[in-house]
Amino acid sequence: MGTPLPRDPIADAQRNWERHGWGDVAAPMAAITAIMRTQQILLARIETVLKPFGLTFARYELLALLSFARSGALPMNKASALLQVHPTSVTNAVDRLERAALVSRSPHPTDGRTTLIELTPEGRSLAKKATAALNAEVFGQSGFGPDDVDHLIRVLGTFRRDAGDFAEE
Amino acid sequence: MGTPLPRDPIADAQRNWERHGWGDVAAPMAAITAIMRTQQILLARIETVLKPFGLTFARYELLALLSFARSGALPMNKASALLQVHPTSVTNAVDRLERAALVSRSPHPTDGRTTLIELTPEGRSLAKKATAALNAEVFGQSGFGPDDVDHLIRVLGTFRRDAGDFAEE
DNA sequence: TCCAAACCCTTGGATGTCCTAGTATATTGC
DNA sequence: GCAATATACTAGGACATCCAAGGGTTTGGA
Repeated sequence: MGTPLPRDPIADAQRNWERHGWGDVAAPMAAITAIMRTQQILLARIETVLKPFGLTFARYELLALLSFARSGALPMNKASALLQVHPTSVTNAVDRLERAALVSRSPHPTDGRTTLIELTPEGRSLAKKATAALNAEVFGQSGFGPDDVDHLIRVLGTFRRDAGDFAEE
Repeated sequence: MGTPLPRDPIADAQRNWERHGWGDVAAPMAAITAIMRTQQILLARIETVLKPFGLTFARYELLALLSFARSGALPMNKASALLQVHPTSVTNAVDRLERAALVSRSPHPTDGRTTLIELTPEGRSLAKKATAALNAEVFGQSGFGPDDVDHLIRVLGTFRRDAGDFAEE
C-alpha cells in the first residue's frame, strides 16, 4: 500500500492517548489496534498465495473444513458455526464454490430444512494443493518465534473462550 | 452468531493439521487463525459501541486521526498512509463523513493534486464522545491482562515492522 | 521549454461481512 | 392433530476492502 512509514503509527496513537489523559487504556488500545493491523497483513499474504488457485480465504476455509469432515460433507449451519461466520456468508461462499464445481449442494436426507455441502473430487484436490501452498508460504514463514506462537495461542485462546466462542476446554 | 461451540474449533484445526503430517506448521497456523478470529470479535465489539454514534470503525479511525492532527486537517494520501488502507477506502470514508457533516474537503493550498480533509466542529465533538465510549466499553475491558498487553504490543510490533509497515524505531 | 513519468484522487467492479426480512420445514405444546 | 414457535437457508441492502483504470497536476530530465 506504499512505502514504510518513518515511525510506528500505532505507537504514535498510544502516545496521543496518553497525552490526552487516557493513559490507563492506551496500552490495550495499542494492542487491539495492532491485532487489527496484523490481521490485515496476514490476510493479504494469504489472499496472495490463494489467488493462483482462484480461491479467497473465506472459500479456502470452507474447503479445508469440508476436507477434514469424515464424509466430506457438512450441513450449512454446521459450517457456519465452525467457521464462526454469519450463515449468509456461508451461502455466499458456497454459491461461488459451487459455480467453480468445487462443492455441491444436496438435500439433507432427514431434515428438509437443511442443505448439505459436499466436496467434489476437484474441490478436495484443490484444497490439498492450496493447503500445501499456505503451509509453505505463510504458516511456515509466519515471522513469529516458537515461544511467541505458543503465547499467542494461549492468550488469544483465553480471549476467545471468554468471548463465548467455545465452552471450557 | 450462535451458541458457544463445545470445543475450540481452532484447536481442532491444529490437531487436524498435525494428524495430516503438517505438525511443523500446525502451531503457527493456529496462532494466525486465532489472530483472525480475535480481530473479528474485537471489530464486532467496536462496531457495536460506535453504532449509536452513527460511525463505523473505519470512519472513527479517520476522525480520531484528524483530531490528533495539529491543524485538524490532513491530505487524503497522508491519511491513507497512516491508517494503512488503500486510498479508495479513504475516499469512501470521507464521502460518508462529509455527507454527515463531520469532515469537509478543501483543496490543498499549493498542490493542486491534493485534497485536504478537515474536521468540522461536530466532527471533533463526535470523535471525542466516541473515543470516550470506546475507552470505557472496549479498551478498558479488553480482557487482556497487563502482561499480555505488553507482550502483544511487542510481538505484533516486531511483526509489523518486519512486514514493512514502518522503519526501525 | 516541454513532454514523459510520477503522483493524487475518484469511479467502477469484485468480494466479504453483517443485518433484516421472507419462505419452507420441524418441533412443541395444548 | 393443529397452531405457535423455532430452525435453516436465501434474497436484498449497507459497508468495507482491494484492484484497475481514468483524468488532472507536478516534477524532472532532455
